[in-house]
Amino acid sequence: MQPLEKAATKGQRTDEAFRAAARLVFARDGYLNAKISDIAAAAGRSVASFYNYYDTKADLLIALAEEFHAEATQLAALPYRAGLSGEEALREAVAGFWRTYARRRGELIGIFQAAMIEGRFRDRWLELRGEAITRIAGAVRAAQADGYCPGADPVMTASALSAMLEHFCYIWLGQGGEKDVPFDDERALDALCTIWVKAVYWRAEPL
Amino acid sequence: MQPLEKAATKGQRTDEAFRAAARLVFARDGYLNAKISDIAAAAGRSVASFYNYYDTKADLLIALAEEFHAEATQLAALPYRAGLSGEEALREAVAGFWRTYARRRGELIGIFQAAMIEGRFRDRWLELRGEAITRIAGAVRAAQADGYCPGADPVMTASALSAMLEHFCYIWLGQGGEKDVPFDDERALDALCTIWVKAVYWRAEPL
Amino acid sequence: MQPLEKAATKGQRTDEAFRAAARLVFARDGYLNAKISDIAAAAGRSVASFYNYYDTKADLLIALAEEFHAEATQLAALPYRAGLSGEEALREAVAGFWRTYARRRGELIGIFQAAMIEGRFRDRWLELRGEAITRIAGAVRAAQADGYCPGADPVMTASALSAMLEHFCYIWLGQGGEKDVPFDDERALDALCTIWVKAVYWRAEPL
Amino acid sequence: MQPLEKAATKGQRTDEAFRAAARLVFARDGYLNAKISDIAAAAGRSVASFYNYYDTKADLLIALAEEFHAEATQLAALPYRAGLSGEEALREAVAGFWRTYARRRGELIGIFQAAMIEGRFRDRWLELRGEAITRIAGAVRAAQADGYCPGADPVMTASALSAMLEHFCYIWLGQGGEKDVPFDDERALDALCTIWVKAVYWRAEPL
DNA sequence: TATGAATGAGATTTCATTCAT
DNA sequence: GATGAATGAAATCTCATTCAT
Repeated sequence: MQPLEKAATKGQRTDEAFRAAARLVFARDGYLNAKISDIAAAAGRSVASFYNYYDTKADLLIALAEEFHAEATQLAALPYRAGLSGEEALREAVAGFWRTYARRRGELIGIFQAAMIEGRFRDRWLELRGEAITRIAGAVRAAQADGYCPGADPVMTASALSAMLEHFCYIWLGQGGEKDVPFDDERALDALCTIWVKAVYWRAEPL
Repeated sequence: MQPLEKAATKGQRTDEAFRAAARLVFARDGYLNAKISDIAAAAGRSVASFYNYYDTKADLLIALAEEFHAEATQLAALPYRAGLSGEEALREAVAGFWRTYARRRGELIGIFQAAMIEGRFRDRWLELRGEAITRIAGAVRAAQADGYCPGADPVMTASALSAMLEHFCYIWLGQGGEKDVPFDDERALDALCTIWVKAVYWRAEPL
Repeated sequence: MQPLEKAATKGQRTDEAFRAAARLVFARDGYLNAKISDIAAAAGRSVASFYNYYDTKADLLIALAEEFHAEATQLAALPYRAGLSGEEALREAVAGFWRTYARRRGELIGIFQAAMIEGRFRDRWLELRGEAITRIAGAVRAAQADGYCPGADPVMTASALSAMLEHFCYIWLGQGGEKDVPFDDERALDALCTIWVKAVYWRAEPL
Repeated sequence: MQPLEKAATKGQRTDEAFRAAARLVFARDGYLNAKISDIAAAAGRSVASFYNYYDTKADLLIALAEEFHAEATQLAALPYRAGLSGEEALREAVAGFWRTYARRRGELIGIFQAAMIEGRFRDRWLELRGEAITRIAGAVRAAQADGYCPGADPVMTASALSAMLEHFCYIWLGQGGEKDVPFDDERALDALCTIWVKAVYWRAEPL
């Protein structure tokens, strides 16, 4: 009876076109090299039209980053809700993150580059990452309650693991990998998970 | 003995001034925000003079990066030559890297930012990092020969550990740390080393 | 009696909204800084709607200026019709002008700024002002017939007095006055009238 | 023996070229219509070169206005120093102002237009004009000490006379005069001076 | 009539790079 | 070697104006 809610207005479709175009261009040229005119061209719109939707390139990236963050966070939480064991859930969560980045290369590259250069964006990203670190640190404490990794500093450990996760994703999924090392999705993800698991689920040496 | 080395020519002194200025400006403003005119101003020379020594900002950074890489490599090798045990040597090597970056914040920031944006620099940096990964992978294989971390992919593991090392250094030494986490050199370095050690020196669970 | 006049059409109400909005925005931001979008926003209408009523910002201002001019002219004529003496009528006429500008700050600012920049508007304003000058010159000649201000060029004198009147109004009523001089409506108006009176009603020195 | 100090550097000559070009373009197109590119073209330099000397068009105008103000002020002071009588000196001072504006039409137009629109410039100009008003008010008080214009408010009177002076100059020297009134330098200046003199040098009516 | 949306056409501004001295 | 000065080539951003609905 009622027209489906989907009927996006013209403006919504244009906005979507700019987002899609930005993901494309960021993935192709990098965030810093991307010009507004490139994004507009990829979106099939005029440069002036861009400014009807975003004030700056950074604003558009922030919108994409929020979307991305929401998805990654949700995906990372799923395995825990599903009641998997700590180690199992961990592997799944890391894998979820990896796959999200793989699917959203534009955001991956945009976020990383912008976080390094644009003060405004960096602040927002530090906040989002702060949430992730808090969650990881919580998981470390939970493991410690079970007798694992005694004495480890949960927050610093979380910071280091998060740094590894992000940068490793950037190198392999964003930048095309290391020199002279063939790309292998499986092995890369497995190495990442194994390090993470071993870094948390170890016990003190028996005396 | 070799007094001649001291007598730096006018040109050498100017070159040195540009390098020092670049380190200062990169640390202060970031590599991407640094203008040639900023570096020249910090060096107390004219912009035109800059071009007598380097063709681009990237060239100057490459020179700095080579210096930096040589120092870090040498420092990382020392503990092994000193005959320390695997784990001990590892901690020392990581600490050496950390301290080198702490002392050379300009290079740290410059290298990281440029590796993300400038194709020319990125290629060179991937080569330098390739060496490090080869070395780390070698250490992993050595550990495997002693029965540690069976089944782990040495190169992927090295890539992930290297990613962690670099990015964690950048966050803490370059960018000022995580949101709402106080800086603590000791704890940061310790967390980093512990993860690394546990990621490599683990044995298969006894059945 | 004429109830029909009241029934403003939709279009008339919209037109009125644009005029009121323009007066507001000109007074607040100045004519040159006023964007069509600002006026439309203040009027609560769309920008596109603006073009149903006026072709340009200048056209809208011209409409306002005609209104303004008619009112000021009428007010200036009143005291003469009322049969006041020359000097008395003069003071009243100047006061009428002053008060009209005070009540219509938007027009004051708009007219002044536009007359300085927009050729199209300037031409129209020169015509309107020409009328005023003709009238003032006539008053000067009348005074001369009574033996006042012998030898004075009526038109040039009228031009100068008119310039004083307008600019003084603009400074005090439009721009907020001189630096470090407190606003005082009474004294300002009095100084203006006195100068005008003395400039016209003087007699040759007795030999 | 020593080379004459005149030998202007290349930069000084370029600066001078920009100033001259600005005066030309302001006089021709008005300040607000003048584009940086017009000024650069008139100066025979590139647009980029402009920015080596001034940050904005307003900055260049301020420089011109200061020059202008200094000259006008000095010229206005001369007749008083020369020991002329009050009325004589007054006519000379006004004439000096008139002639300065006549010679510097670019500044006249630039100053007037900018004072109306650009906040930054307006503030500076209000200051400069404040000086003039203080001086005129002083002259009014001096006249009052001799029994002239009793009861007149010196500052308001000065403000009104200054308004007349400036706007009359703008209309006749900047804008080309009133509609249908032939230009006549002599008569214009004479009307202006006469008004000024009569506005100040009048005595209370004998009872 | 009214309006959401789109855009052409400019103007400002920045900077790496060059060159004459 | 060193530098004051000049500039080409972009990229960003703004707005009046138009048009389809």
